[in-house]
Amino acid sequence: MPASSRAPARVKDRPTWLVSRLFARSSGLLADGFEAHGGGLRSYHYRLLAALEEWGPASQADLGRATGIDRSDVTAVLSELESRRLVGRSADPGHGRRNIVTITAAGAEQLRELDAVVDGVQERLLSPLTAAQRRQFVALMSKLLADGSAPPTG
Amino acid sequence: MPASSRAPARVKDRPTWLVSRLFARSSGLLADGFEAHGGGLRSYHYRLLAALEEWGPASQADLGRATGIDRSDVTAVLSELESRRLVGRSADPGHGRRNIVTITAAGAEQLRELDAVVDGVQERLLSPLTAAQRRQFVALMSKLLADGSAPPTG
DNA sequence: TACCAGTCGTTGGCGCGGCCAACACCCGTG
DNA sequence: CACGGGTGTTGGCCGCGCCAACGACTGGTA
Repeated sequence: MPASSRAPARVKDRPTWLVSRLFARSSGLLADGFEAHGGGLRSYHYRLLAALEEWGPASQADLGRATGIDRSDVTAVLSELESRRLVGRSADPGHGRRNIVTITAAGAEQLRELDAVVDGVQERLLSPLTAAQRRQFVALMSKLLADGSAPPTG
Repeated sequence: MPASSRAPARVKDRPTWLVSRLFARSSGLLADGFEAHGGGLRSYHYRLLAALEEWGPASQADLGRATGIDRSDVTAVLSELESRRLVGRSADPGHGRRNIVTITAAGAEQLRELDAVVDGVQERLLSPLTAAQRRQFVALMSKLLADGSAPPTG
């Protein structure tokens, strides 16, 4: 199963490689969980459902901006969610083109299931670490991401 | 530039999300570096060149196993490397179907350039961390990956 | 009022990394 | 000889992340 744990020495110890492998493991666990308990939904669906529950009904463009998902992908994924009745699309009165997307009760229910799946994956992903190490790990990643695109201090 | 730093609260603090964002940043830096100084090569090319230099001439199937890259992708990427004269393919005498792939002098030269690019990316990726924190971070990731697919101890 | 800039949803496409299936070919073994 | 297995190749699929372009629509300004 561990497809590409193998690599040349100059590759396999570099942080970028470790990040890549860790992402592979993380996304693999998520994919497994979603497949098993998510009814074939993927991370895009989860992100959009979560955004709708957190911020309430919104237009597709707003959803895209809120989640960082491209407008075109939002359209496609919402269509899938809509066909499963997890989401509703209705025209914005007073603004012809815009849609108002709402999460349905079934959607909120599905979101809770996905939340449980995602929580379980966190646990499985971090299981080799102690609680203190997990906090360290999260703190280090947060620091990398926060200061990563740091302004030129000028 | 930071496309999807945005996310619902229930998403954006989870380790799997941080890993995903960190991977996005890491692979973005690598793509930028390869585009700028790698002549349009990508990570597959780098992995294969590195494997060839580390383990010497090998068949395509062996390269695939050594790097975790699928045989079909190895074929395609080697063709690109061959057309740039970074790699040579020759028939294995005494084994009709098998090829023996060799890195050329130009390939070794290109590999050194890519090494420099990749080293630079490590530095940029980890720049927010102190040396001690970098060691911690690498150690934590290694632990996650080593024990991640741990056998059931039974 | 007429025009222009900008937004919105949608379609269609691309790239990368990672896969799988099928095929023709070749090998070693029984 | 027949067979199983490795080998290289072609072609396709998926998920995630993008981009371009279009018609429909809006708001602001001349």
